[in-house]
Amino acid sequence: MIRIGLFSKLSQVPVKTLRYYDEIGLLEPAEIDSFTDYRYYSVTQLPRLNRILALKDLGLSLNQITLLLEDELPVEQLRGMLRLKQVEIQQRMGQEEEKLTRVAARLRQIEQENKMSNYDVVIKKVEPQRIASVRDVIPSYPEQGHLWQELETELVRNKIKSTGPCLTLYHSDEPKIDAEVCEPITEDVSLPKNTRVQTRELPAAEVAAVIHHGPFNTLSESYEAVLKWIEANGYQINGPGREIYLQPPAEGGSQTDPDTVTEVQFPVMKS
Amino acid sequence: MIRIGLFSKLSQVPVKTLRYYDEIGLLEPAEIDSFTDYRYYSVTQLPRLNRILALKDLGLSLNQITLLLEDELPVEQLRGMLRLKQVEIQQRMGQEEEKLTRVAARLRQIEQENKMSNYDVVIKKVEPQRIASVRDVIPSYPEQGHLWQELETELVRNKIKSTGPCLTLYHSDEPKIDAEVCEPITEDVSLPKNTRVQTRELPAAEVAAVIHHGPFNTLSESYEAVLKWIEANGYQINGPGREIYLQPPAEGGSQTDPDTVTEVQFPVMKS
DNA sequence: CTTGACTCTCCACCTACTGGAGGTTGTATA
DNA sequence: TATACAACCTCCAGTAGGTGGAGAGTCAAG
Repeated sequence: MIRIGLFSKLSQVPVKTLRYYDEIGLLEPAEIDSFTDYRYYSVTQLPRLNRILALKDLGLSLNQITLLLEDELPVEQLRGMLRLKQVEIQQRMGQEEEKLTRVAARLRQIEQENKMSNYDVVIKKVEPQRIASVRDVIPSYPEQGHLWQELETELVRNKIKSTGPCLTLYHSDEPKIDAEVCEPITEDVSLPKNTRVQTRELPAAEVAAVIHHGPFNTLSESYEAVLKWIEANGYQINGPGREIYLQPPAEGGSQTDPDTVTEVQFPVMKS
Repeated sequence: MIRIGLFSKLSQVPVKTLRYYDEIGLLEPAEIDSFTDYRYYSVTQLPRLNRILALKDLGLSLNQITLLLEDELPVEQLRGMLRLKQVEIQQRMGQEEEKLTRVAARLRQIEQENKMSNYDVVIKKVEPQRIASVRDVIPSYPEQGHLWQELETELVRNKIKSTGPCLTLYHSDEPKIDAEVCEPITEDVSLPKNTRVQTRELPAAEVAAVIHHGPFNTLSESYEAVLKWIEANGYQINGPGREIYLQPPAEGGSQTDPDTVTEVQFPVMKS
């Protein structure tokens, strides 16, 4: 019977940790003096402690280890756990690699411009959304006013309210700009078929997004930033870009109102 | 001004998290109603939130981000941080890779023997240790009794006490077994030079270790386990193996006492 | 006016420990 | 045998980045 300090020295596990393992019932001392509360261990407990360390090292939680050691090794289950761990570790390695790419991209960006970019691209998942929309080819980006009017008119006529910020999808820009202006609506509304306004489901997507705070006529900066980012981080565009009008410009100065807030999103996938 | 739920939906950050960010001063709402305590955000706060998410994604802690955003971007410092992060991520990837190797090795071992091994190998660092020792070539492993006697005699004569469990170093076993029996001692003792007993420093080392609980005549199982492990996990032996006699056998049944506890260590390095 | 969706604060919990305060116990030396 | 001093004890708090729930107040629609 040896005291906790020596047991700690032999096993190279801190005293505090041994006490903690006692507390959670993972490794209880062979004996506890009921007068002094001193913990007394036996060297024959070292194999168990080593097993604990080995399993911990494989990435198992102390809870899992406790169960494994209690239930007297159901080999099948252990095998399953390890397989899971394998997958988990591989995933984490993939994530670390992506993170490394992003850090490197950021560093390059800083080296080049010698300041932190004003645009921070984030990846997020957007949920599927029911929308009412009008789609048409337009001569230039700012000229979508009539599409918006067409959409609004139809919605007002059918007393439909929008359920969130409106947005535009750009299906292509070469040779002509193919735009679809959208207004999110609830699931259950339906529209007459005799207009160009249709309702459909905007699919869920993983998007690279950037927030543009400033007038529309500087939107290209945001586009540049997000497109650069997508390239630098090894993604590929996977659907029509979206512009979400979080804070539309005041009437009149639509191109230059500096208090406009717009989110630019591109659906992406890992390439 | 929008409420927290909508801000959460726009940013895809959970409400709870936004409240937490408020609490730690990372992102405070543009306004708080002093009667109802409702938080009101502005969409113009989305860029800041996106910056937070982007930096978090690079692996910075919320604390670091708070500082960065407060101190108005000292570019140099950010660059330094990112370089550090790069190194850190690379290290973590290395560790994950090793972990993967270990999990795979375990799995193979389980597949082969269809049970969990009785021997759990762990890597640990052992500290440097002052020892008194006698070294000689012996005909077989069990025949080290006379070396131990020689060592004990000298220690008793000089009234030196051992400061821990004794051990044997095996410098080679081919063609002959070259063994050094050792007794740990305090820093400051010295011995006369006219005997074969010498004192020296056992260097610190990273070792692969396994605990053998059972009679000496089954020690080979532990050796097999640790040597297999070293190979399977891509390590190389880097010094003489050590046997540490944590619980020496009772007098008499030295080869067969089942309550013997011995630690087998091999200094290793990554190959 | 009621219902139901939002929001608030406060508390506890998660992992695997670590650090410290304040109080015993064991051991070595004078 | 007295006294240091190391080793040990328990209990409490804190770490990072949140998540979950209780209980109470607020807002908008019908």
